[in-house]
Amino acid sequence: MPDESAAGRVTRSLRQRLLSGELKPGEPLSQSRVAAEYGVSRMPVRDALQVLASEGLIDLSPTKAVVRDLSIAELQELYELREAVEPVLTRIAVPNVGRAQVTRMTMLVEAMEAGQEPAQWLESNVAFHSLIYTCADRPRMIEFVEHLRRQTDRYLYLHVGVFGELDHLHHEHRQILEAVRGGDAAATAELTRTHLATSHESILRHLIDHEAAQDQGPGMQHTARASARAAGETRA
Amino acid sequence: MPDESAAGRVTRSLRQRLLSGELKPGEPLSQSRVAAEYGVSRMPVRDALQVLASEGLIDLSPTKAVVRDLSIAELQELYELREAVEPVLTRIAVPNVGRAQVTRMTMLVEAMEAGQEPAQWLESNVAFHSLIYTCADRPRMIEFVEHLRRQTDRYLYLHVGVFGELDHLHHEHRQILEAVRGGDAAATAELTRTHLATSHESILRHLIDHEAAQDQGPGMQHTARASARAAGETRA
DNA sequence: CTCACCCTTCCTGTATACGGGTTGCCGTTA
DNA sequence: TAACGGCAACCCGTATACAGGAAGGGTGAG
Repeated sequence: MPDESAAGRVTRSLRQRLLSGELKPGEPLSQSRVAAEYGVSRMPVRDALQVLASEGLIDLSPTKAVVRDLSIAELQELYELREAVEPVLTRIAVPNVGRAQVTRMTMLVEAMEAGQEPAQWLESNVAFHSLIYTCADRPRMIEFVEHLRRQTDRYLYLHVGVFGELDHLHHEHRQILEAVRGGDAAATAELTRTHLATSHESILRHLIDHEAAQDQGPGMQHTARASARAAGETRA
Repeated sequence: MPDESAAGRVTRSLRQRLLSGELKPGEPLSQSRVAAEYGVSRMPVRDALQVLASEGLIDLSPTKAVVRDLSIAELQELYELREAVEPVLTRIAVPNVGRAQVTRMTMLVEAMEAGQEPAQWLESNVAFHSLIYTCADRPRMIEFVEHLRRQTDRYLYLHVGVFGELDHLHHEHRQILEAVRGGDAAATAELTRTHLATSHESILRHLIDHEAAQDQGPGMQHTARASARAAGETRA
């Protein structure tokens, strides 16, 4: 086997391009075109597209694949889901958090406060929260939460490095850290919920601003555009 | 295009066989074998396997595909998730439920109470709850909820038609129906949560009984077996 | 000038073919 | 007899090939 499968390479690369916004909502993703672009056959591309569809980054209609829309309504849904699930997971996890995790979390908070580059900041942020979650013996819930986070990441990337309200988030991280250190599961759960609400608000502010500025912007829809494939096969 | 794509046919058939337990946990699913069995090439089978993996029915390790384990721990997780999400969705949906939905729900409740066949009973049950959910303008949340339900269905099928505690469920359906009719979103949400807890309990009772009877049973694991592919690519 | 129809082109789904890797069995040998 | 090495079968990822359907543009007719 090569160092990594072609499908894996294409998947990762496409995912990055989708998250970064290089591939804009509504843009069609033809198997042949992508295959040619990466110098591979259509087979690994098919695999990649199906994975990305299961991650909610693209829509796989029976006839073609298109980059999924971004919408304020969808963002709302994603955060409603995160606010429902992550506090539960947090409450379960906190009693199992050990000193090793707390130490690492402290270091991550310090790194973030020290003014990391956006990409690294995001990475630290993910690591910070994941450290708590992985202490819960809940692989499926973690899988779900990461699934959701990956989708909201798409919106985050839209304005990463722009929004300057990091102080707020840093303060909340400190609060969460203290609650975890004290072993207060309920408090940590509630703080997590608030933290998510703050992030949502922060993204919304930026989105609404930028959208007002550049009108319809790069593919942001206002309508709650029902995702068409409400029920039925993912593919056919 | 034929009436339906081969991939779709294989997906649906395999899904049914997985849900019904004909394909047992741990059993390997070789692309070639499945392809031969259905008289198609390996390509549609690959698609089907990826879809089923994204539905959580099989595990797609980089080397082979195997039927995913069933475990009491995983069932717990699935119900924890459902209890976190479905009440939220319910609360959002109830204000939008109209008389048409209430009427249909009433008919479904009556049909279930009249003693439908197991398969039809399950179908009515799904329809009953879906009628509420579809009134919320939340396509993504609905997608998630259905995703979760499909996975718990796998456990339900293990003992469908056996457990006789339907009266309890029927009573809860009546309660939910009344709350919906009265437009009480909070009450409906709480009843939904309780309803899920009851179902979980009911399945657990049956599982634990049967497992004690036939020892390790058909592939039921006690351990919380971490799902191996915690992080990283779904495929490679 | 507009509308309709046909043809070209692209794209997808599926089948088949090829190369590499892994597993497990069997024969051989110490 | 037991252990080791090699061979064969299986299986997967990927490439290429083929057929059918959808879309768009251009042309001809009204």
